[in-house]
Amino acid sequence: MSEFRPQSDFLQTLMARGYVHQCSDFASLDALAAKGKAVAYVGYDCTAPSLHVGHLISIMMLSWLQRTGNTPIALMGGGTTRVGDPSGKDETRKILTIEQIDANKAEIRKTFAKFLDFGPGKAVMTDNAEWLAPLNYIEFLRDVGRHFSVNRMLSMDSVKLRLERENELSFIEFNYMLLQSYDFVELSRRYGCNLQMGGSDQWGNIVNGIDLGRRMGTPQLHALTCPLLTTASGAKMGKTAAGAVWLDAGMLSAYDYWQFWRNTEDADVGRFLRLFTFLPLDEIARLEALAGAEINEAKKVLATEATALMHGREAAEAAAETARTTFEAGGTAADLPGIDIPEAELKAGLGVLNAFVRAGLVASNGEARRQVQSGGLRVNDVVVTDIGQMLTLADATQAGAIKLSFGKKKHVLVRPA
RNA sequence: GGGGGAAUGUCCCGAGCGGCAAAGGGGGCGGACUGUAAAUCCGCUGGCUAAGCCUUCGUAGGUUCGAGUCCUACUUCCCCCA
Repeated sequence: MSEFRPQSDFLQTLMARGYVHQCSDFASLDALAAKGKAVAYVGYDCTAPSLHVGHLISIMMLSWLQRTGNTPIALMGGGTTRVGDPSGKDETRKILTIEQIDANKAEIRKTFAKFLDFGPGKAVMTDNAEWLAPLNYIEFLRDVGRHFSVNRMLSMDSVKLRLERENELSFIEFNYMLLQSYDFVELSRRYGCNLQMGGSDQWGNIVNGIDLGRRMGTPQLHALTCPLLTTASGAKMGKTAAGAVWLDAGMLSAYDYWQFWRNTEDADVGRFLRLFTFLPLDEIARLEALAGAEINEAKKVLATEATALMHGREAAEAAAETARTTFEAGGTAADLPGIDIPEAELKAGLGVLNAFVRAGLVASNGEARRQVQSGGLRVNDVVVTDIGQMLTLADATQAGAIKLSFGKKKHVLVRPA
């Protein structure tokens, strides 16, 4: 891969920015992309009502594909989600109902509109339920199933892992790779799709699709995978204490999203800027070179740029400003997350522990007590030392709210209502 | 069909002579140090109207003053034999 010198803007960009892990045929794909003839798809499960940061890298790849004059296809796994991809999973997936899948799908679609132009002749969005749901079992076995060797399927990593660990692998999951392979062929026929991209864990499934295409007479298909992202200290990307880092604003606010990027480890800043922003490489090189505390500037740029892509420039600037007043000026930004508490309740006095629970900062009264002991709770920036402390209207600052803080980073405003 | 094992704190792994809110990790959270970073160190990591009470060890019963621990049945998984 290192010796290959791509001619196409598409591959040049992807390689320079660190998106490329493996490719089935660099030269052939490069030729297609140089002519603007690359049509690539990435498939997305509909297992949750929002995609998370882990999906972002492949969305960026689709976007670069479009920016370099080629055609991206976002494939909703409306059909395959009914089956469940066993790759990288220790356990059988929960089977979702069709209603849940459809609801998730509708939410996920919205995300793509922010990264891709779906205008006429531009990007395509489709759903594999369209062709998978009406499949006839016997026909499918005859047309597709006969091209698959069980011997080979058993040697695939996704299957082998489960067998070695003696974990259950149900037949329905075993069929997943047939369906994904068939998707590739179907997309080739319908849209002239000739490339499938995905995380490196998808390599096996993608290559199977290429083989199936050859046997079923499609033009040559290609595979391009990106590295699976971990942070420099080895943690999985996009998982935090609170769970996944969701892309959808309804699941995770723009402010929290900005904070996620702001808290990037030093060692990851350059890599993330290349992968998750569209900033030019020389600009990134300059930011990445910042040393010591200066690197924080680079993190702010990363946070604002990444947030702008997902939530819009305005929301990103607002998040940056909120963070600035909160962290750097030591003030209280008015648009921190907040909750309303009836004025009458505050008049009567609200216990601090209860207030933190209501604000969603801690899970229970007990946790609040423990946090008081380790000095983790603050009211209007004053450390709480007495678990019996009562909050009243008199605690509201001139801004008219009481600021509750959990740790150094999480703040909620309590507003009398 | 026969024989043998296993299921533990609803994040994961995992110890547990009949006195157990249950060892130890990992992960996570808070604190200190910093730069909203990493590394390091300290603390926390069932619930409550909190020196007390309540709910937890696959499910349902039983023995016992007392059961994660013993007995019975059931469920699920694994291994060996057919």
